[in-house]
Amino acid sequence: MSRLTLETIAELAGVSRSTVSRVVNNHVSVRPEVRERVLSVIEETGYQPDPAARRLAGQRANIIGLVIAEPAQALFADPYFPRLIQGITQACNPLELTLSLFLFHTKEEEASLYPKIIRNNLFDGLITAGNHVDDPLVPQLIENDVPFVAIGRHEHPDVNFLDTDNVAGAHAAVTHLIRLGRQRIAHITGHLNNRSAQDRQQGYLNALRDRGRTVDPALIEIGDYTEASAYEAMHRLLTKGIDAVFVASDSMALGAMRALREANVTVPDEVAVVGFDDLPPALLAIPPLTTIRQPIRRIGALAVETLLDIMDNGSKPARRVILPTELVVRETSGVG
Amino acid sequence: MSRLTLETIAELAGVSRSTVSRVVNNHVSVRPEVRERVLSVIEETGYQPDPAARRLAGQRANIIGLVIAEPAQALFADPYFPRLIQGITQACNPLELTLSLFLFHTKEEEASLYPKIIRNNLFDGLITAGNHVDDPLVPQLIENDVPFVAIGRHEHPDVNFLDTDNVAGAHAAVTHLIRLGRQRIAHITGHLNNRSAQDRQQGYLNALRDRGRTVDPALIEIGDYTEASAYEAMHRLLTKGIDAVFVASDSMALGAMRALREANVTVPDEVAVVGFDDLPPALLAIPPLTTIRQPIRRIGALAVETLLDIMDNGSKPARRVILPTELVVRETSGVG
DNA sequence: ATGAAAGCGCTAACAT
DNA sequence: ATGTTAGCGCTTTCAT
Repeated sequence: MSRLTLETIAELAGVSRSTVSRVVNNHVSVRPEVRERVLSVIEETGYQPDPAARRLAGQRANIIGLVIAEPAQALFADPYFPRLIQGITQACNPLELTLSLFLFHTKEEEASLYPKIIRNNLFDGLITAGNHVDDPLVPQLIENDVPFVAIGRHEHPDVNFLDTDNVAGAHAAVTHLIRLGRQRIAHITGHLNNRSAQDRQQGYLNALRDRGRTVDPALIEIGDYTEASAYEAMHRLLTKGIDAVFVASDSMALGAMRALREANVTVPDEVAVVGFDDLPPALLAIPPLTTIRQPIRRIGALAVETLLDIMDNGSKPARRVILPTELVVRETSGVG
Repeated sequence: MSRLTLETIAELAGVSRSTVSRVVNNHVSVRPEVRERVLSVIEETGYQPDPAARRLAGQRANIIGLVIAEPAQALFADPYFPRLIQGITQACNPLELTLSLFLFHTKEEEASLYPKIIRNNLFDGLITAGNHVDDPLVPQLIENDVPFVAIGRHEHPDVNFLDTDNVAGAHAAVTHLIRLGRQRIAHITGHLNNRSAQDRQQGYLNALRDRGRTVDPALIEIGDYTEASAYEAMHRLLTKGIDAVFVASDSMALGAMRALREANVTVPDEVAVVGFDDLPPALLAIPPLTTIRQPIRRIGALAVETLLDIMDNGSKPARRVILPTELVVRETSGVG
């Protein structure tokens, strides 16, 4: 590792440490020619300020943390989180922000890591994703004045969050099926301790009611966002004479379709399927999956921007943005 | 964020900064009772040492970086990297190591980030994955004495690495197909600027030769580890009268099977398929995919341990471990 | 516009 | 066994 410090650069450029620091931080009061000279020395030497020292001297560390409050196993079976991470790093890189990733593998781990995360002075702010409705992290973050933005909505009025309009998305999915003339529309939910799963279920219910349909609770099966859970849920649904199903995620839709295929039920003729996410699995489905597109990557990037914003300008009033979804019609929903 | 420092704890416990530091770092020369007292103050207050200060004072920051030198888009389409990250965090958490993640979205980004990564004094060591054979990162890391371990083998004698035995794995896959009586065995490669893709191809060639088969270059199609590339590769292969294909990853095998299905070619009757990885997609395939299992999560965890080891004990001699694979026979290879 | 000096929170000699 | 002190590399008053 190189031993280049401000001091070295200062000597080489024939100025003081402070001047170099000013140049590096783009302060105004440096003569252009001096600035030039210093910059060229920096260029030649490849000097980079030490983030630890910087941070210690009261500056930002330029590090943000991403906490994914979801058991890691489940987490990466679905491309959702990877995609989110992509969006986040995409925004981080040009801003020279380093991203620290916190994952948990058990509840105990989560409990033991939370305090460390909260008091860790290392990062300037946090993005949290995958929070369950009763997740203790968010309240702790608020209490400790940690700047953070949540992916997924929260009731607490002080929480900055970004979310997809899950209710409206689900509503659109189900309305689409109704318009296509489907009569008995089932729903396979995501894990209901997720706000997103609750909201999608709500959208399902709303759409049915808005069209004057009665809701048959027997047609709602509880899943947990895994392919396997949807596979099983669909098996249970098979006996109930349904002609359509709205599944809370694309990965789950794949599971549902697997069950359908095994039972020799044709899609979309006998049962229409609509998913949620519009991630790569949607295109892998056979036939290709009709689904609700949500702008995951954009949410990731926006989360970074929002975080920076609240770090700069404080978090009052709370930023709360809900992004629209889009119905992507492919083949599993059939034609009207 | 907390204003707790060593000094605060020292006062509260009625000792000096140094003593608290000693307690925190488990040094020996502290009387048990004093240690107890200090520990309880730490416990009560929830004090956590500042990693930046620690790092600056010449200690470890307890942060390691993970560089995935692969365009992020490609990267997360395949569950490989997510799984690797799981293994890594699983090892990090109990060791209280924080993981910083570096992804790139373009070549330019990569070029501009490498210097920062290398000179970033913030982390104690690095794990690198997805390095292409001519990736400039590894040489730069060596040159700058950054402690690191690579996932995937490297020729350079000083590189610490962990790898799957790709040659042997591919060899086993192809030998399996030969034993099953397949005559014209094709291969769809991964992206050949990856060592793993090269090695798997080598294994394919070796297996054929070991069994006295002649290699028909026309039966080798170049893919790039994406589902789509395999789909196209298989389309090209379709005209060549093959009865088996060894595909360099499970995700790609899915693409190949999609092409097969569209062409109404039955698997395994007309064409047998063997993949590589044994990741969730293997079970989603219809029928379930015969594949080569590699211990990805374990590699991730071992990488962390190895990194710690070389940080403690230096990296001479270089640690180089190649882990065995396992043939997992499911249905796409048929029965003998 | 620039330099000198203090100090961020910590560790590691060096004293005692 | 414990306290004192000198930095680590940087930013930031405060002088000049």
